[in-house]
Amino acid sequence: MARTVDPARHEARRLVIIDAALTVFAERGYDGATTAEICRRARIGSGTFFHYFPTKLDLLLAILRLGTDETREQTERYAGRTDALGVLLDMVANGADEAAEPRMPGFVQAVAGVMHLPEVAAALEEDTRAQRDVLLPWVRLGQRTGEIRTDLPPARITSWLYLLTDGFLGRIATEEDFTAQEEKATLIDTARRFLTP
Amino acid sequence: MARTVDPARHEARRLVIIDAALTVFAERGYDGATTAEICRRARIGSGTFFHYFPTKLDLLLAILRLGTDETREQTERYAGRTDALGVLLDMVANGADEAAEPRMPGFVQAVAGVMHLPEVAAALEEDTRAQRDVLLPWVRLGQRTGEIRTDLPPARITSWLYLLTDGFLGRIATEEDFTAQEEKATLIDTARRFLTP
DNA sequence: CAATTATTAGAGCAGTCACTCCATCAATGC
DNA sequence: GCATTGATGGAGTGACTGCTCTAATAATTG
Repeated sequence: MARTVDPARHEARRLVIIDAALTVFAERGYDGATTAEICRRARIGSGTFFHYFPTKLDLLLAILRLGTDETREQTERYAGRTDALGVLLDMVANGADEAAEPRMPGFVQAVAGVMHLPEVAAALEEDTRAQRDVLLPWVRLGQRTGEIRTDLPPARITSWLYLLTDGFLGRIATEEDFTAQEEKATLIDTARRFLTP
Repeated sequence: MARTVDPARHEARRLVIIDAALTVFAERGYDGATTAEICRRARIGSGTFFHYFPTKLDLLLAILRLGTDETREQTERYAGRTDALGVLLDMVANGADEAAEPRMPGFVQAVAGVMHLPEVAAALEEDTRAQRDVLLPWVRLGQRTGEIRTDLPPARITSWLYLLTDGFLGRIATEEDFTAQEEKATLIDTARRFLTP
């Protein structure tokens, strides 16, 4: 046998492609993004592209999975805290900051456009589930301590928090002068209004 | 000259195509919807299709314009009322009812996916503007009477109401058990929490 | 009826794009 | 050094799709 791959190099190259794809997807949507354009931005040939990802769709799914993983890793950051409402609002604030990344809103819209593909729908449901699993314990805690309203079951409260950040991204993508920076405070305030009894 | 067209017949045929397209766009997204499939559903040949709409994109834009017109017509329905908050919440409730139309969420996602096309972006901005123009007078009135918070300028309040109904549609499209029927009450309550001082 | 024009269907075309294939290169183990 | 195998680029391909073209038909007017 010869040459066992350098996994770090492989992973780095993968990330270069993913980064380029994120840009092109955000700019042109999923179908509008040609593999040729992604290759150009990543400075690779199409042969290399398909060496790393079997299909264009697999590349999209890989990006989505990356986001879901990031969501899951969020859990650790809040370990040890006891102020449920504060943690939830911090998480919402975090979402607002992510929305400030210029490619984010466009990418989310692009994904929405191919939600009819079962694989994409499944990936998004997985993301929703991850988000919910991260939020749920804090919602439950807040309901126990009375910080958070109890007229809605915890799972539905998490859905509504997702709704807020998702709608936030949509507005940023559509309205010229609706910016993450300026509206962040209102987002947090709206979340608080929603969460408190 | 011979044969002046029957405009009613023409319009009816147009609407058949639009209706078919709405279904196919909602099911498969914009790019995923082939003109052939739309023709099949509308029971017409492709020649007829392009007789009514010069391009597939024009068909999409026609649908969007129809929605914007409908938004504008809403104005009349609330003439004479003086309870600004009540009117705004009725409008939000109305949005929730529209979200219950099965094709609506999918269609909105489909449109999101092609927002990178300038014509679509323009149409959506036009829709946002129409929505805002309908809401603005009531927000102003409510702020004057003290029913509605005054810490945000009227235009931004309308953006946030749009955000809520838009996020609502997104959740319905993504989450299996997030239904317009069940969540309508929460939407109205959330809008109230947002609007009141 | 004849002339004119809108309407309709659908075969075919031109262009595009995801993906394949192959030749070359680079790195490792023996 | 040489064999082996992964990595890479890019020309080529097959399938698909938006749209055009043509020919036939239906409706209307004088």
